Amino acid sequence: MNKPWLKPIFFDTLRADLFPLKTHEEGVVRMYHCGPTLYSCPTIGNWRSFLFSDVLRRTLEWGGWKVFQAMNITDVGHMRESDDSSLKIDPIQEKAKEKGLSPWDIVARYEKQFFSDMDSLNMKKPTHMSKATKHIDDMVSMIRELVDKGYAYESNGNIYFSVKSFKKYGNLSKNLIEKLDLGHRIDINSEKRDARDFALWKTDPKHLMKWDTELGCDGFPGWHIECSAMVNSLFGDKLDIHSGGEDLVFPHHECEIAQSEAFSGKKLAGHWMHCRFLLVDGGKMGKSLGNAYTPSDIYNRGFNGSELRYSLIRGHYRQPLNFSFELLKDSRSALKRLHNFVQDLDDVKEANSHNHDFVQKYKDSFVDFMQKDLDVPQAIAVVMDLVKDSRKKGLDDIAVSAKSFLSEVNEVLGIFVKQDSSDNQKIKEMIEERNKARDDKDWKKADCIRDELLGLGIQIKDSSSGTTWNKIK
RNA sequence: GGGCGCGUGGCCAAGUGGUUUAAGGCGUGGGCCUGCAAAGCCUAUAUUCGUCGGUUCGAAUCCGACCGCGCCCUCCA
Repeated sequence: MNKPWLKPIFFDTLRADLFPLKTHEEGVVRMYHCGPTLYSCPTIGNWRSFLFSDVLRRTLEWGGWKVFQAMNITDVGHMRESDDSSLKIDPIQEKAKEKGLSPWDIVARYEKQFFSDMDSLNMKKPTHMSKATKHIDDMVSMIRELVDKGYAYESNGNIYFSVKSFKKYGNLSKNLIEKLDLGHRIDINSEKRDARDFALWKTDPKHLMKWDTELGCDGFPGWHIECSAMVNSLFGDKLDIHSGGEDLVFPHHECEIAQSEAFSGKKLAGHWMHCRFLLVDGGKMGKSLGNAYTPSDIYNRGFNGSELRYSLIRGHYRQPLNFSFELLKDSRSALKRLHNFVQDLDDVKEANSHNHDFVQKYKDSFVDFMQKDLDVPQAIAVVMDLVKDSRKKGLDDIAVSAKSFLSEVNEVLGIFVKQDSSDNQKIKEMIEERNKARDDKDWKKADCIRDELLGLGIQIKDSSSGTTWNKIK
């Protein structure tokens, strides 16, 4: 049996308070995070939520938990409003028509980009990733049973979940079911028994992605059922943490709870965690506003994945985070400071004594902050304190233990870039040449070499004990 | 119209009743170091937490109103 040392306390959206993490199996966490719908490149806002899941997973693994992290890729059924709000469209299908490709090609194309972005952001690949269309059978059998149990009904070829049949509907989002129909949008779909019922299965011969199943011909699933089916097929009724962006609380997660719990009679998830939105320049991010950046957009402006990652995880996940290019520059400087520190630790020649006590207190507070609802900003502050205080104290005594602490920090936050040592020899030679020039007081030549190195992304520092360098790109 | 949440220095961002007369990062001013830089160090930088009231011995932290911002109010609207 696994005995994790980290005892996390997380905020649970459903119970609206902090609770110690309790899982179905001691030392094992099964978590599911709602992934992207791949009709375009996920924006940095989407990435904030994916990286939240990544930090959560890394934290738990670091803390000794065995983690199963699942993430779906939606490739069917996620309908959204058209740009003029006049009708519901399937964005993947629209994109396919626009590009003259099949929906499968569209998904494959964006999937490739998605994984490449995941890599550039140093996000660990979830242990389980799957596309909705791989689980059609699971969805069909779940829907069948919901109909049999009386929670769902068929109408005109479509199958809807009857919201009134599930008493707890609205608990997660705190929406009062009686008030839902008082909103601006009033559903006048007459084939539904209740305007608030949601679709589990649709029939449409014109839909490009469709299946012949025991539910009928030319059908495709509703959006919410995919997550319920995937969770059920992967974890049965043992899901511990279900997470996603705050926009998914309602209707998506509310509907998942209804379906899954009506189906199994058990709680869908022990903890519900939602991360807040990413704002841009203090306001909403949106495609029509021209500020819905993708990672590529950021990289094209000269920033790297590490800088973007740091920017997206540095705020508390339950607090809106304000993104801007200013923030990226800020992150770049902070990261540089951290890199310089790590470099200086590496440069300590004879790190003979291991002063663990000094580092231990920083580690303890780092643990406390991560443990208490993933307080990344506080945890980062602790690391910065360590940097500052170590500098004052002198690096010799603490180098070994500080290095090991920082590598743990990196396990959790994933913010340090690995240094590539391929052309060290050439750099060494250039530095030697420059030092010769300095001895000859040939400042012009020395500065020229320094600029050349800088052009290669090498920053050098002179000190009484010699010249050291590190990569800044 | 309804539900949920937020508003802290030039910027980002912790803190949610008394060890905080508000962490940490970035930026900026001054100093040290340096051939000059870079890096690093020292130092300065919110009597104040959207606004106005209230509760309390005591509030950024609780309550009310107002202002501003964000998410949601469902599938062929």
